[in-house]
Amino acid sequence: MKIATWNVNSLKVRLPQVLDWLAANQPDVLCLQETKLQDENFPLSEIAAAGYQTICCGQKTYNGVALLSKQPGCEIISGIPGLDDPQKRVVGAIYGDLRVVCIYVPNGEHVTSGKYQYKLKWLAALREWVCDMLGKHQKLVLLGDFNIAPEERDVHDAKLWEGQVLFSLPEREAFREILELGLVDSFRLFEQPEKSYTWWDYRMMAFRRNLGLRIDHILLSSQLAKECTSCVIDKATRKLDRPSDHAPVVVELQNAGTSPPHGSSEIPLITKPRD
DNA sequence: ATGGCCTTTATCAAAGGA
Repeated sequence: MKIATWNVNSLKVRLPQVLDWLAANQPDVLCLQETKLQDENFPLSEIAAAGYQTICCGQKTYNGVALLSKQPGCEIISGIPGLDDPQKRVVGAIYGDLRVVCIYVPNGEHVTSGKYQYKLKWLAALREWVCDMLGKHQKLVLLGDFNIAPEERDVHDAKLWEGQVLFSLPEREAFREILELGLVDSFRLFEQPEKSYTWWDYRMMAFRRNLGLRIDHILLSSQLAKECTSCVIDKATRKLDRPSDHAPVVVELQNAGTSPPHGSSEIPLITKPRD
């Protein structure tokens, strides 16, 4: 099973790129963020013509998340339970034995901003919810735009970004606390190129100079991590005309999503395992 | 990196993103 996440920064603008990407990559599930579309304006027929079902949760102008999948999902959820939040940032569904949760974490704007406090509050609510879900679902994938670069190696210039939003210590601590519930950052299960990022500012020729941050993540429950055979960032999309400022991240999972859990047979790793 | 761009909505710029 192939699962991907991509902050498209307007699906209206990026729809042709998304359709091309689906055709070329054939993911089982593609999670989108920043669709910026109300549900009644979602391009359902174009997505269906590409062979994909849609579960969307959007609003006008800002935010908006969606799940595109080959098979229908069930137990659809939107928003964090118990968090009163009008912003459309969460959508989830179950595919086979896999619980998928697509998130668009608030940006935070600046560490002195009220939006930063909202971001931290939102992350605390997310943590509580993930804790619940891990008790219910052996196979959980939490993926999307986290708007947090977890470690120094995830930032092109850690000194420059020190204390700044996206890399401040409270945000990184919140990210770490979510991992400590029992999730694994799939990207770090494998050897990766140096200076791997998922977002580059539109300004200052940042992509050409690789001045980026790794802020889009695919986190896996420990049971699911055993089945993960690769995790890659698809930088090629950032070179297209009118690109999103984010690149997709893609994981391959064996067994998950198709049938009931298998026995505990050893699963060979396809891409280079670390250690 | 002083900022530099892109998207949306609604004007004759402003807000938000990261």
